[in-house]
Amino acid sequence: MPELPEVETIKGQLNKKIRDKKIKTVEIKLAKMLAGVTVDNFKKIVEGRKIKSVERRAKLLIINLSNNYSLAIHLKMTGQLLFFKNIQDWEAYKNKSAVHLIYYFENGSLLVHTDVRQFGYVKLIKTAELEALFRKESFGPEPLAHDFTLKKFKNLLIQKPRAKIKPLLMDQTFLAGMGNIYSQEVCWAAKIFPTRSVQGLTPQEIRALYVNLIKILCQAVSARGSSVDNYLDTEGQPGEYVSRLKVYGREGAKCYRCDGTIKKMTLGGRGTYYCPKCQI
DNA sequence: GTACTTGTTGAACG
DNA sequence: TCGTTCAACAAGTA
Repeated sequence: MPELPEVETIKGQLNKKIRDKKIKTVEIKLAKMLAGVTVDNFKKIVEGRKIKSVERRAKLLIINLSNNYSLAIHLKMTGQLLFFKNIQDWEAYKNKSAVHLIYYFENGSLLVHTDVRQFGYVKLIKTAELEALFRKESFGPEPLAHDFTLKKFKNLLIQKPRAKIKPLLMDQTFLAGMGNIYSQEVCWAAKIFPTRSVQGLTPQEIRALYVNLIKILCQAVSARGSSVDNYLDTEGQPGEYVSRLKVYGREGAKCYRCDGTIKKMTLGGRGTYYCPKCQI
């Protein structure tokens, strides 16, 4: 499930693979993937344009085109963007299910957008309107931005004294990009029980949350994300961080840190794993 | 057939 | 009006 590290991985790979490439044609197999634009208009605006750059905001992948339009792509749970350097490689690819969009580049390479559950979307908007879109979503700060300091994190927390820490970490208006998996990994690493309220946290615990938040996200980015469910990077490779997850999906298994047994609860409607012994 | 998965949205609440 | 919480929804898998 693409959260910040997965989208960041795709962003980095696409900047290497498709920047400055010219889109010759787009094949649209499932029109409902396009948000707020008709198939004809989408083709008219996108075809013949060059890729200027690829960015990320929260879990949105932003592809900037040469004509001052941008694609804002959300992969939701099961979206994939797969790059192939030529049509033969694509023909040889084993899993061709759930293919909804194909971007063909002038040099023969292609980018394939798949999504088994069809939850994701591609929004076509003017580049100048991106900021307005982000404001409308009221995204919180980017945790990996250089100016995201401990002090800034503390100031954010003070605003939400009664919130439970784990659901708060995955609230996109509080902090952008964290999802269900990494938010519980952060709580485990900081030895904090997921239902703890912000006002009860000690300064040391807040520091532990901050340090582990940054650490886990950075490590997950370098491991090209976690492949829970069906996430793949643009080369069709699974993310390696999945083997380093400490609590997610480990119900009934032994805690890696103490002799406790990992338990699961529902918190804010989401499955949440924790160690009842060392997370306090 | 049923339960379960997550990110987002909109309704309902106080 | 606002902040917060919760159910619903998307579509498929076990």
